[in-house]
Amino acid sequence: MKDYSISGKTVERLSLYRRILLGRKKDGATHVYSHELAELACGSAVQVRRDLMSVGCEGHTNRGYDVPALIDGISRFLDAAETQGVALAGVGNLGRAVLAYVAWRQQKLVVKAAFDSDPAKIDRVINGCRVYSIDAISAVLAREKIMIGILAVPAEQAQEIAEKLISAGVRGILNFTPVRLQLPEGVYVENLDMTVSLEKVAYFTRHPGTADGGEVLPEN
Amino acid sequence: MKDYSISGKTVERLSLYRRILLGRKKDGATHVYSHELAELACGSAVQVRRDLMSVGCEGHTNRGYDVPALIDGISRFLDAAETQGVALAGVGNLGRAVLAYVAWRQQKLVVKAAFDSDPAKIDRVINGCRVYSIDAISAVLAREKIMIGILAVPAEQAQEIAEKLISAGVRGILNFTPVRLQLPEGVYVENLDMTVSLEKVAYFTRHPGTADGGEVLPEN
DNA sequence: ACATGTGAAGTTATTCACAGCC
DNA sequence: GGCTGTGAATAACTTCACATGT
Repeated sequence: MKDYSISGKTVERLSLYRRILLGRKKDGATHVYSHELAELACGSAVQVRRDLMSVGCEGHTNRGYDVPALIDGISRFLDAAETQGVALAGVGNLGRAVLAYVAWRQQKLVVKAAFDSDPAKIDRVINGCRVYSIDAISAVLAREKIMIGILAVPAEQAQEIAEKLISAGVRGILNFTPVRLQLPEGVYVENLDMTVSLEKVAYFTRHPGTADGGEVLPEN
Repeated sequence: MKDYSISGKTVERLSLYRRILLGRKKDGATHVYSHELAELACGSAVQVRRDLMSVGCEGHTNRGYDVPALIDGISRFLDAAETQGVALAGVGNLGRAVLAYVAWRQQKLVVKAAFDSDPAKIDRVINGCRVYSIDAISAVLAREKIMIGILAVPAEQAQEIAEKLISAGVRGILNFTPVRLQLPEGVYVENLDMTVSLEKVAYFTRHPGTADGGEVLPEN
């Protein structure tokens, strides 16, 4: 399999395409055109074709792409062979929101353990996920072979808990906190910073026309 | 003031710089070098200098940048003259997490009203923010002159509620739902899609080295 | 006629390299 | 020597234009 240098943006779009395609499939669609998928994903048709090409998916001239085959092709590229376990650190409102997202229930990613420092939460089961004490992190992550962490703790604890995740074996973190983590090289970090995003929205709402986003659909 | 075409990425970084600078200021720092700020922001020093230049901030040779002046310069660029009101749609776990986060920083952005369809939540006050019925959206947004919305409702309602926000006067949306909204041109939408981001983390955790992120600090 | 696939061109973003300054 | 500011070079990403297939 050739996964030679796929950009982060392409990975994001592929994930989005797949989710859209799963919806289309449920609606009974058997084929999609690149321009249809583009519209649903708020992108351009050429972009869709390039992304799909980059993972080896082919369409039929004049008939578009076969939906189940596409889902399969994207999944073969995005997913690991076996399901990957994920650990959640922080079971506050945000953490519970993460657990409530059933979207990835049937996916290859499963949140297998949650951690919190509040004794009242420990040993509870929320959305099918058990909450452990932070102290148990190394043991649980080793047992479940977890390499992916979601960081949803208060900002003050972010760096400390991130380090605990790393030393427990985590190699990739989805960081919901506004802190920019200082971690050893080789650890992948994706920041979902709502304060930055909100300020961006505020800025481009006040300065329309200068935005990069904002719903534009070039054609071809 | 020349705010001629600042890219979205620069706006994001400026927001981040400011937050970091506020922290440094609280720690008593009076000056920062571009390379210090770069390290804290996980970026490069040249990038920092270019970003700051683009909003007209100047540093002093050999002494770096004056912290309060920098904060001021960035704020003059990012912030509106008066505080901007924000409306939150959806007071589930995610919505409450948003209220908790944003209350934490008393910026020029204030969540002035929240909306939910659950009667049990209506008229409650959470983190200083009152919850209204969805039916009151037009009246409340007009009264508070709100143009920015945060969408944190279940996926099934996302499109519908987004349209209600728009027709109530909102021109920019921070979208936490996994739905790609189909909205009229001129409305700015920023997607914070945790499912996509988690799959991205999973992918690049499994394929290290091909990532764009992952803590690298080139120098100069 | 209309859709895919793709080299080439265009556009945007980042980094290099160095001038100027203290 | 070490820092800022910036033209020039590079890299990354997107779109154009069109060849090809049915």
